[in-house]
Amino acid sequence: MRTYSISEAAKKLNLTVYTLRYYDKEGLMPFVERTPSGTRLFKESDIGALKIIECLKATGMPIKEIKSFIDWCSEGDSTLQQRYDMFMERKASVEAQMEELRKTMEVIEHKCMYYKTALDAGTEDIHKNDKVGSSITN
Amino acid sequence: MRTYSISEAAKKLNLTVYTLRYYDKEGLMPFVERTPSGTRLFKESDIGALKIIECLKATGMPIKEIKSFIDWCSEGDSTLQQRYDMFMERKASVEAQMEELRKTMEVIEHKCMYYKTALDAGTEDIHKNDKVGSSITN
DNA sequence: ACTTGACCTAGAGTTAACTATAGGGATTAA
DNA sequence: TTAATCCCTATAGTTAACTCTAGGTCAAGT
Repeated sequence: MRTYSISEAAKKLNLTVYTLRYYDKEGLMPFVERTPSGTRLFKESDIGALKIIECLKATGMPIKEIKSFIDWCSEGDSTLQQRYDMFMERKASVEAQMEELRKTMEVIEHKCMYYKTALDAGTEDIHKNDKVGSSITN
Repeated sequence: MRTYSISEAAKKLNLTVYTLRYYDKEGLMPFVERTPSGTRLFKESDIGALKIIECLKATGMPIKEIKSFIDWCSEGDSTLQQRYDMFMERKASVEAQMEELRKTMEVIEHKCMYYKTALDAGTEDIHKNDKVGSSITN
């Protein structure tokens, strides 16, 4: 069974070795084994687990909460409910973030059009008779 | 023309007065006027401008870059191209973020189903014969 | 045996974006 | 006129998530 050094793992995950060691220090990787002399050996499944950790980070979850999840995983079936609840919360959070991004996108697209028009006219004055009249708000 | 105190403006924007003063210090609000004794007076249009600033923040733009945009606004028509380019960049960035959130959501939803099944069965062992077999990666 | 390069830990430093405190001034109600 | 409640500045402190340095170990090649 192939293993990876910390720098190989970092490359596969698009992280730095500093970050991986930091995650380890924060208790996010209790499953990564070591050689007798202390060098970390990353298994394929460890890379997979780290991808899940990256996924949780992408939902905006702080590292301390991710650690709770890792701890629950080590505790076994008695924490299944917590883990399920956690993922349902993450799902709701991602849905909310998507909704906010959609609203943000509407404003940004409006601004793109505003500046396209102004650029074609050579001046922002083209928008002078809009309901509100500021280069920042329109 | 009605104006708002800093605490009223903060309430309208769901920010703290600390944050608003911080933004001012960072040069994000050169348009906000003051009373002779130095108290800030927020016009309706200032609130609007701050909403745009919050919108840019929501795209992940750092405050220093938002300041460039505010500076460009003060410089007039000669910066129209920069401002247009900036909003087009923001648009691309938001699109990329939405795509990443979509991918994240797929993984999270998979995990929700994984834990629903495990919870119904009372044990994670129900997933023992999946391709890869870890409580973290499945 | 010796050098090289990757690994290790402990701990210090960085950055962004707040958040809070201290000390003081102005406006309003009693 | 005095107390409360806002406002102000300057500056210090906080937090998260890295990022880096110093000093040392270890395995492989020459």
